[in-house]
Parts: sequence; C-alpha cells; structure tokens
Amino acid sequence: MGATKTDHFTDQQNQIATIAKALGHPARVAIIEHLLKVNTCICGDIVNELPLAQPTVSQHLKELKNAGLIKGSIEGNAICYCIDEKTFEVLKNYFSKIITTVTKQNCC
Amino acid sequence: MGATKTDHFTDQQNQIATIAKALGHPARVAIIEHLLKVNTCICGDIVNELPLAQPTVSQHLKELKNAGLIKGSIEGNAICYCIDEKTFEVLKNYFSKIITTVTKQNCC
DNA sequence: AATATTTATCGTAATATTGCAATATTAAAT
DNA sequence: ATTTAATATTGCAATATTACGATAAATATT
Repeated sequence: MGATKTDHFTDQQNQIATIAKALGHPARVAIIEHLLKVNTCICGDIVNELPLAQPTVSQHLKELKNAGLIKGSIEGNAICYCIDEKTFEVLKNYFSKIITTVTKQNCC
Repeated sequence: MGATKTDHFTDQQNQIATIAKALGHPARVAIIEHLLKVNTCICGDIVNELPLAQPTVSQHLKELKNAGLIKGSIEGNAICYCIDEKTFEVLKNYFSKIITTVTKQNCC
C-alpha cells in the first residue's frame, strides 16, 4: 500500500502526527533553526544557507507552512517567513503531558 | 530522487528529525498513547487496539524503538514494550528552547 | 515431541517523499 | 514595456514508506 489510514485515528493523533511529520526532515529542522537565528524573517536567504536547490527549499517551506510551524507574509516581491510559535506550543504541551504521565508509572 | 541528504546537516538536526519522523504517523502516536493509558507494558494488545495487521504494528513498534521512543524487554514468549521518557524529554527541551527564543523576537 | 502463542522478518504492491531542472508567476526596478 | 529578482509550480526520476499475507523464530503449554 503506502497510504496512511488517517480516518482510523483521532483528530489529535492525526494533528500531532502531521506536525511531527513536518519536522521529520533535517532540512526542515535546519530551516526552523535558521529562522530562529536570524531573528528577523527571510526567505531566499534559506536557499543560500542550505545545500538544496531553490525548488526544494520552496517545497520544504510549503510543508512547514501547511503544518502551521511557520507563517509567511508577502513583502514586495519577496516573502517573509517566520516561526509560528503556537504550533510549537502544541507540541511542547503534548510532550510535557506524556512525560508527567510516564514518570508516575513504572516500566517493565 | 527521494534520498535525504542527512550528511549536510548537523547531528542535532538529524536527531530531532529522526525522532519527529518516528512520531510522524498517527498509528505510532496512537501506540504511544495506548502505552500511556495502560500504565503497564503490553504488546500484542496493541494489535487488538489498532485497525492494523500484526506485521504492520510490529513494523511501527520497531521504528518507535529505533528512534528511542519506546523500549522492549522479553517476557516469556511475549515482549513488553513501554515508553522511554528520556527521548520525549529531548523533544520537550528542544521545543521549549525554540518557544523561549521566538517570543523574545518579533515577527513579520 | 507436538502444538499453541507471540512477535519478527520477508516479499511485494501501492503510495508518498525527496530533489531538481524547467518553467510560471508576481512584483520591483529600469 | 522590458528587464530583473524572488518565489511557486510542474513534471519526473530515484528512493522511502505503508500495509499486509506468508512464513520464520522463539518460547510456553500440553
């Protein structure tokens, strides 16, 4: 097959999986880290920063945007991207909850 | 292509991407949540819980184990899986750092 | 020893992802 | 209006992932 059975899982499970999947590629993690470093939003800058061609970077940016991890606003003929912290907070809270739940129980 | 250029990225970027990728599928998120719920470790139980065949579940468990998100120990002829909180803490800390860095700067 | 139970592995089909060249789109600058 | 600059889209090849039937491997039970 190759197609994920998303309809068998809860909305939250699909949401977490979608966000995690978007971060499941080192180039996209690198894009997030670069956006974090430069403080102000850039775009074609990322192409110079990463060892990937412009269409590839554009595609990765699209996936990060679809997952809600970054947002972009038009600025002349360029597009200004920046981190959307709300979605990172969803992840952080989710993992925090897991950790506090796990430490209360003992493992095999 | 289809092959990720892992050697162009830092170890940390690859590490975060690997862990995130493992959580990038709703079935694997569901497995984590089930392990969280049952408090004590199970295994073939997950096959009954999820709408997936046994080989598929086994494959997902393997990926979660490779990413360090769960650990399994042999218990008779069964295998007892449970959450490995250390790896979740890596993620939580990483996202916490991102959030605190982002809120200090303003976006476009 | 034979059978049952549990999990892993193999093989394979269907689909998804990655990466890029070529091209399109959009807005600024001349 | 044309050119330049920046980004997105299309199309395609290479590879990876998902899912499962069939089968293997390992231990328990009888």
